[in-house]
Amino acid sequence: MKTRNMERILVIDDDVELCTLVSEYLQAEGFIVEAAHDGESGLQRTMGGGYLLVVLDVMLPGINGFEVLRRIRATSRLPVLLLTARGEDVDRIVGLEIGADDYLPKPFNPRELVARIRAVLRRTRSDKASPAAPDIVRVGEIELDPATRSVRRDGQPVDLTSVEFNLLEVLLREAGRVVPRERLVNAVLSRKFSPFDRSIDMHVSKVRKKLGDTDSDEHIKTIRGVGYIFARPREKVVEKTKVTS
Amino acid sequence: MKTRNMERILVIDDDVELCTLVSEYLQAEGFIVEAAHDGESGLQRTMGGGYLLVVLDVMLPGINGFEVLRRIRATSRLPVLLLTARGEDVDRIVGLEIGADDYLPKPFNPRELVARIRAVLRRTRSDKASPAAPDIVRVGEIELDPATRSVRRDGQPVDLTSVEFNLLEVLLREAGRVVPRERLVNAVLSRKFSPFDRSIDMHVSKVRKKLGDTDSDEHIKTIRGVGYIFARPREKVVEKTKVTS
DNA sequence: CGGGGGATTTGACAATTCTTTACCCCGAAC
DNA sequence: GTTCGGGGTAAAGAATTGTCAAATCCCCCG
Repeated sequence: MKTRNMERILVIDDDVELCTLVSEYLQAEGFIVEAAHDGESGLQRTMGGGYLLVVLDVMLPGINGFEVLRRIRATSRLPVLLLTARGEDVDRIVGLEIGADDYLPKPFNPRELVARIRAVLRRTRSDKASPAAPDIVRVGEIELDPATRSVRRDGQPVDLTSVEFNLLEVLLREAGRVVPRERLVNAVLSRKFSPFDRSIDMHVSKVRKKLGDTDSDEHIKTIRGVGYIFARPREKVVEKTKVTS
Repeated sequence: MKTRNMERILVIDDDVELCTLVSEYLQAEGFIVEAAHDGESGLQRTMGGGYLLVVLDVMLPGINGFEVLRRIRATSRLPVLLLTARGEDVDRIVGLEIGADDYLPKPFNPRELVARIRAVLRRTRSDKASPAAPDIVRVGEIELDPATRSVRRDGQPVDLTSVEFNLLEVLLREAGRVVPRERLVNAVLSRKFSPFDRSIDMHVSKVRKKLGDTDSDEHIKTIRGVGYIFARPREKVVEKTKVTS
């Protein structure tokens, strides 16, 4: 609704003192601050909507920060600033990869936090001003549009279910690279991977069928023991004789 | 007198003593304060106009605070500061989502109330300086005008009920992104989400029908296990091989 | 107050979509 | 060629959503 310029920020961190400290600082800067102390409730609040930005600690009881971020990203582009442990380069990289807008290593100077928040907001705001990024994904004759959640093949609409769409989206965005099953389960079904989980196979099977894949010419290839890959047109290798008797 | 002629503030709260207390404080700060003790009369006074800001308690006899807020927002952007019960996260979220400008949990320090009121006024004033946002939301052939609470499709008026309108407004403002059911229940029905609540589905169904959605071409798509999305059309989609020879 | 008419919620059941189970096949190692 | 483990998929089972219809709730009016 009319959530115009409410400067609401959600801080998700199990360190209550830190939350308080940060809150005071941010409030002094004119933001309205709320806090959650674990991933579960943080996520819930986020879904409640209305925030301008989320400050998210990586180390959290229950669901960790990455997982929270991933789930947020599953449905929104809400700006997220990660708080990582000092020197944890990996955290930083992973975080930005999953879609964080910035990160800040602990311990930090509250002033810097404010500065970074403003920077992120400036960035994302100007984003909105410009026409939405043309994030249609196109690989070969397949075209996927997240904004309408529609897929076309040679211009012809392909009817996919919700999970199938998510699956294809991930594969397309990583086209030409192998995507491990585990990652697919995480991203597509938002749950932990379990070795007996054949659900993904099932969905891959369906998508293949709907994309008109055949044994000799398939978009989605299986990498045994690892995962799946969406073949880029050029690299469509046709070795591997699947022919039998 | 340094102030203009109308620094009038309306306090809507059934607690008479609290009203008196607040009034004294605010008057000492140079505001003119009036009070209403139930939603009905508060709303009426608000509509009478002339106030700079409204301080609104969530728990009210008769119409509750949310509903009052919603009705105010149906026709104006008058700044509203909510008073919520302590620890009621949901209240805050719902309130801000419906369009409150700030909230303050009870019990509060009158000083803080004054500070927040000033902050809100500062914020909203600078707003007015900037060009008034053209409030009409337009996505594809659908056009929604919050000011008149009317919707048109290809210029033809579409008759929606109040809830249907709210629902469509939220979806349109987030067009192209998935809106979780939870958030819809919060924003549209102003209540907590319960997993058995099928009401939203019902309303979505109605809106779809009224927008003329069909199975093959629907504005509102379902994202199973998550929520709904209003498909944002992409005009720049390439039209290859559309011609049938 | 009591009734009327529309709006919203709830119950019930159908339709869809997702998960799990089961069985078959294939590829790699023996 | 045989065995073993992973993958393909049909089909059954579980969960979620669509929607009609009946029950409630609201609001306005006499």
